[in-house]
Order: sequence, then C-alpha cells, then structure tokens
Amino acid sequence: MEKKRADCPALPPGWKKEEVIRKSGLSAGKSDVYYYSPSGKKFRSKPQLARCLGNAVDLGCFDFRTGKMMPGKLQKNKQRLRHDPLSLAKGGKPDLNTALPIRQTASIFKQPVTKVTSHPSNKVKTDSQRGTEQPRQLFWERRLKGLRASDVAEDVLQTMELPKGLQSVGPDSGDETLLSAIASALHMSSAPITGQTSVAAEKNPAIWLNPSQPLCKAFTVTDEHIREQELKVHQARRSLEEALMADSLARAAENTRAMLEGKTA
DNA sequence: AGATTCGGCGT
DNA sequence: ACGCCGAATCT
Repeated sequence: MEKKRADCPALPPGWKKEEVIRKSGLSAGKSDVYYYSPSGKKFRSKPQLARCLGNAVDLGCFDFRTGKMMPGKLQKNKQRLRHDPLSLAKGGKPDLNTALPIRQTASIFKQPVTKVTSHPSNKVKTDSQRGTEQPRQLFWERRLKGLRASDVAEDVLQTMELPKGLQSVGPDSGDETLLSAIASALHMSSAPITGQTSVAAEKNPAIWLNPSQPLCKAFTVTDEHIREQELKVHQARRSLEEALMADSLARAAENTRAMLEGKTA
C-alpha cells in the first residue's frame, strides 16, 4: 500500500499527514485523516493532536481535515446572547473569549522519544501521552505585560489592586505581571492555586519554579480576606443596582417627555 | 500485538 | 454532515 505521507507545513517540522479513503461499507468514499509525529506516533483526531502538542502550537484555527491554518476559523464562539440560559446552565468556567497568547514556534520542544518504565522487564514503552504534561515555557506570563482592559472610549480601566500578602517570584517582580499571572492561573486551571510552594523557587526560579503555578510566592487566604472580598462584591452590586435604577428612571423620563412632545406637535 | 478499517454516537 | 473514537477485522 503506497500511502502518501505528506509534510504538513502548519505543524512543527517532521509531522506528516495522511489521508485514507474508505473503500467499502456504508461510508465508502469518505476519508480519514491521520497525522504522524516525528517519532512516528499516529494521531487520529484534533483533540488527540492538541493533547500532544499542548501549548506548543495553537490549534485554534487548525483544520484537521485539510491540515492548514484557516485564518477565518477563529474560535467558534457562539455569539450567544447575554443572559442566555444555556450559558448559565452549563457547569465549568464561563466561556469568555480570553484565550491567552501562546508560543507559536513549537520546534524548540523536543518530542519525547522514550520513557523508562520502572520495572524489571524494562521494555521501553511508547509513553501514554495522557500522563505526561507538555513542557510549559518558563515565565510565559511576562508576555502578558502591558495588556490592559479599556472601555469603549479606549480609556484604560483602573487596574485591580492586589492584596498585600501577594509577592511575585521570578525575573519580573512588578505587580502588573503578578496580577496577570494569578488571573490566568485562575482562568486556565480548575486546580487549586497555591503559588510557588517551594522556597527554592524564590532563590532560583529558573530551576525550581513550578510551572503549573503562577509566579507568586505561596500565600494563605484568611477568613479576613474572604470577608473583605465579600464586602467588595456587595459594594459592587449596590453600585450596579443604583446605576441600573438611575438608567431606567432616565429612560422613563425620556419616554414621557417624548410622548408629551408628540401630543403637542 | 499492533495496524487498519468502518460503524456509529454525539453534536 | 462530520468529527471523533470504539471495536471488529486483518496481518
């Protein structure tokens, strides 16, 4: 069988793509697409591919069937109406369009070739991809520096203030990166955010940093912190309530005025 | 056992 | 209509 394995320019060097036509059955004529990693492992779906490449390549606009990046295929974010019941009903994290910027050049990350199993009959198995996390770039949070939220008039919104106890770890000790790092951690992972629990990370983060935690010294959240936060939420809700009330009064006033003018005209 | 192939579920 | 993946079948 002369299967053509073509290079796939959209993926890191060494990755091959193959298309196999189904030749019998109900689905005869349809085709299946496979990819092969540089080490020869076969991949048969986009999720599987994504699990392997991890943050190395953004497959957001990668079309598995054609093997090309489709610029127009931005995140299929359903233009869901605010307060759509569906958005609230589903569990998990809110579906905000806040994909973080990630590295596009994958080739510096080597694909794992072997994995040593711990036992006597030490056959080298192809690693079970599920267990191994892909490497993350160290200090990637620094790329978030300078990103600011702004309102419709392009005025930069006031940035959040961080509680005193939080201290960053790493080459950029600014509060700005710290805020981004923590916000990202909360956004991306459902695991507890503890900060860097190893003291060694503070001395030499380049070696000891735990990349699955934000660039932040370990911290503890006290009941006091929680009460403060609850208070802030309450105040924010009050402000919002007042603003909405004022707005609706203003609208009502505007309507009646328009009606009166209509009559006199 | 591993590779190949098609079915069929879920969206 | 199609992506994804289970599992029957093939080597």
